Amino acid sequence: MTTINDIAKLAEVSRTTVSRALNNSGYVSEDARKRIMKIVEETGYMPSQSAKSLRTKRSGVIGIILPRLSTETSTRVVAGINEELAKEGFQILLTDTELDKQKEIDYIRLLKSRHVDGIILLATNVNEQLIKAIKDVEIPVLAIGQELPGVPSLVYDDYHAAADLTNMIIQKGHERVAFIGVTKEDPSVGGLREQAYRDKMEQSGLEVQESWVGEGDFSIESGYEQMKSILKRSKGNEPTALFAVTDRMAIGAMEYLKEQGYRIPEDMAVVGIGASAMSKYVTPSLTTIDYHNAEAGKKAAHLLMRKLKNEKIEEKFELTYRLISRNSV
Amino acid sequence: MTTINDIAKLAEVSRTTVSRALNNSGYVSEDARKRIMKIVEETGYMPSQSAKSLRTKRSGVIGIILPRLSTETSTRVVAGINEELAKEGFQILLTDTELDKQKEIDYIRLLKSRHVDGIILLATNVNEQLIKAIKDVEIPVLAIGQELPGVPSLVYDDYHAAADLTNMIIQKGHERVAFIGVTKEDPSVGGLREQAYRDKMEQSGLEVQESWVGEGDFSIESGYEQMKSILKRSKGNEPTALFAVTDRMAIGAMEYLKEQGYRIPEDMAVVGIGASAMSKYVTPSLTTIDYHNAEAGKKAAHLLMRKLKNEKIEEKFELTYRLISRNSV
DNA sequence: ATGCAATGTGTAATCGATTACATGTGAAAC
DNA sequence: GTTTCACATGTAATCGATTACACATTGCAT
Repeated sequence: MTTINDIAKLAEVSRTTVSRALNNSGYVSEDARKRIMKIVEETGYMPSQSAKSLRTKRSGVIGIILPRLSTETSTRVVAGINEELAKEGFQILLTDTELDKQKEIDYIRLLKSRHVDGIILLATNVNEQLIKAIKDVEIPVLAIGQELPGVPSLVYDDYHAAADLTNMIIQKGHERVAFIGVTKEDPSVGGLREQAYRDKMEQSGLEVQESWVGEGDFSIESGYEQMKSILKRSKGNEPTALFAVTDRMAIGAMEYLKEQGYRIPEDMAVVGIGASAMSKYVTPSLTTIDYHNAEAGKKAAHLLMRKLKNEKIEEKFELTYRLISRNSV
Repeated sequence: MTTINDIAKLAEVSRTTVSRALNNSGYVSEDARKRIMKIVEETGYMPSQSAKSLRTKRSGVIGIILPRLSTETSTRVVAGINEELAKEGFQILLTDTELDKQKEIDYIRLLKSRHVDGIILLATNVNEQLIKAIKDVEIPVLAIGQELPGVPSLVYDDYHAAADLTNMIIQKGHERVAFIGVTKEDPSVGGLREQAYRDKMEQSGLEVQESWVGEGDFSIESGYEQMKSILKRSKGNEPTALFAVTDRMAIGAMEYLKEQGYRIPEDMAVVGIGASAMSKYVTPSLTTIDYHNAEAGKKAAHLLMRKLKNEKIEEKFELTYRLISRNSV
């Protein structure tokens, strides 16, 4: 392993000068600079980031905490973050909480010990300890997907997106709309989306039968199962449309409906949220909402970079969404 | 930021003893240990990884280099790697080459400067400089998906998987089988899979018309376009089946076929490779090959961990695959 | 001729950990 | 009563960079 001292010796200067040449700080003569660069080229020398960050307290690494690595949403956000960070020469340190609340907190501390310059948190649940942990680390943290008090947050406009979808279903003439949600511990996906559904139904003078409402766990299978039990529960009083809060659950539900011989959308209209790649290629293609996840990631990275440069950034950003009308409604 | 010195002072011992207590090395009295642990708890102290790894030359971080972050294959592999590494307390430093050969090499060097303990490379192309770069870094590197000379590699059995698929199509009675591949710069996906297709066609006494063969770029759109031009080129001599080397291209092709009123599989059978989530939910569901990507990731992580413990590991591992017969054939 | 600013380089402290080595106990072995 | 050894702790060097400070040289304005 070649170090800065080796380079200094070979170029016949002190390591101070080498450091200056490499970082473009202070004065270095053209002559010395050339000699140093030549040696650096030849040896393939790369400064030790550990030494560097021990001294400078910055690492060029951003930590990302996400709930599940293998979901399309996460991946797209990470891809967006990466694209933006790569421009500034930053790398990503990934951690996956597997939906475990405690890990969410542990990883914040762990990332700090690894001297990351900032943290982007794809939050799922919101609780006191999490907020406290974020306060304690003293490094910039940015949340995506949930609004965390006191933490700059990028949030999807879950309420209006879900409201738009519900209204759209109602406008198509449906009066009996079923709903598959997720746990309320996830305030955005579980809370806001259901609230919007219930509000819009009520505002249109429509009643929500509790037998039409199910709770899944984000998986395709849970969509399938929930659809099954909704239909079972509501015999003689069946809904004519389904609003599932994620594409995956919507697709699971469609699968069950197709098995049972329902025609979509004639017998049952279906909508989801997320604009998953799949949504475009299932039959019929699924009406859904595009949250522009990659854009969100880019925006998050960009904001974090600004924060690292000590620029003031706002506390809350609402992201845009787009309703994609396809053939399932 | 609390350091080991702060802890030492508070616990009224030297920092040596603190270090020993935390790392379970050397002798520490029960009394001192308790005092130290108590302070550590109270302060939430975490050792600086930069200092630690500067001194010990290990970081508890594994670097991953992948061609595209936003593909299902990559994500599954990374999820598998992460699952296994998390058990040992390792983190993942992610880099994305965006299919750029130079970046593949740059990142190897960069990861070294970040003191990663090992590198897992999801390789796409194979070339001299890459091999040389790997030799030069002196840290354990493990490749997935391509066989790199001199580098422990986990490889999918592309040849036999593609051979099985081709045979299966032929057994169903098809004699005119079209093919959508990718660039040969990717020896596994572009080279082996096509070779197997051509070999098996020949061994069955079937001729491959070059008008039936197209080259896409992994994207759904390219599958669509290639299918279009294959049909255009082979008017009057149309194939009755298509073998696309990835699910995404197969799905793109299906999309075009459906638009044109082809019935699948009656007018045209279609197969892909990859067992993407989508493949199960398109209509008709797609016959494909499951490469057990998450397993591959776990295995890779496991092997790398063994290598870090200086155990001998074999040079080459063949991964298993499974043909999933569905309704598109 | 003198002073001052700009330029160029080096010395040595520093970041926060680990660890080789030295030192000091008390108890058991001879 | 000395030797030996296991246990416990501390001193100080070390990892590889950055950077405050000091010093030397040069050119230019006064």
